[in-house]
Amino acid sequence: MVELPVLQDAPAAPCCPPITAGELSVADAERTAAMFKALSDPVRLRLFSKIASHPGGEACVCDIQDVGVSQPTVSHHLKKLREAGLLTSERRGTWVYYTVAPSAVAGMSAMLDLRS
Amino acid sequence: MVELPVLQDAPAAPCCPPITAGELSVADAERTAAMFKALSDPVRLRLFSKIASHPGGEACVCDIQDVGVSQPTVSHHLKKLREAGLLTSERRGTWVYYTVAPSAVAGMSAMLDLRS
DNA sequence: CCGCTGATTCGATGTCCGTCGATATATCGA
DNA sequence: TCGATATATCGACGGACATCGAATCAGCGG
Repeated sequence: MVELPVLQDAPAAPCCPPITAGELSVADAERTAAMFKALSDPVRLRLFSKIASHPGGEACVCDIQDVGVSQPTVSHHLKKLREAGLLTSERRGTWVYYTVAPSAVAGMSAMLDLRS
Repeated sequence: MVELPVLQDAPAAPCCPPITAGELSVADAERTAAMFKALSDPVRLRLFSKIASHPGGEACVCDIQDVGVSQPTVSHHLKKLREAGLLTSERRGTWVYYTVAPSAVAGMSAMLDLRS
């Protein structure tokens, strides 16, 4: 099986000025909405909070998969969070560790900052 | 037609400590996910940014309805944002004005603050 | 009272998405 | 090499949702 380097995960979007700074372009709205959508599911939010509240903002899947859904569903949600750029993942031996991507989260927080 | 005071819009949720502070409860995750979901649509995000970037964080529907979808769809999206507690609305004569709810937006921003 | 404009509600439709069980891949130890 | 454990992918199903046109409601001016 050959490795196809197509569609790598994080778009590393330069996201974004505060929402009060002006109207979002269609493209910016599209990219940003995708990040909010990643956090718009209760199960994903709980997974994300479990990881973010772990020391170092990092956790093994095995540490967080008790959220009331099946294991494939957990994997599916973690993939969504990773594709949105909010998490990164790394395999270490048998286990896969997911880590919060601070810049992406900070970008979302900054966008909702209402100070003018 | 009698006014039924059922299901008023903004739950005025005490939302929330930073995501790094600990795992979200199921109920908190539910409430918070609903707020993120409100911003997870490109059209809604553009409507929200148009209102937020208006002076006073307030705009008439007629000022912002040029987002490429039909007028009923605009109304539908504004209702979603209002139900999520992110906007409030007020009728002034012929027009309806939507205003950003600063506390709700600040709450979301604070939740994504990674400073420990 | 009537018509006009602004805005919401209604019903229908097509698509997206969360969920699952089954299966596949990866790593380790015996 | 084989089995066990950890994680990911696949395919299917059901419910949620964005969108529209049509109809309705709400003010305002004549």
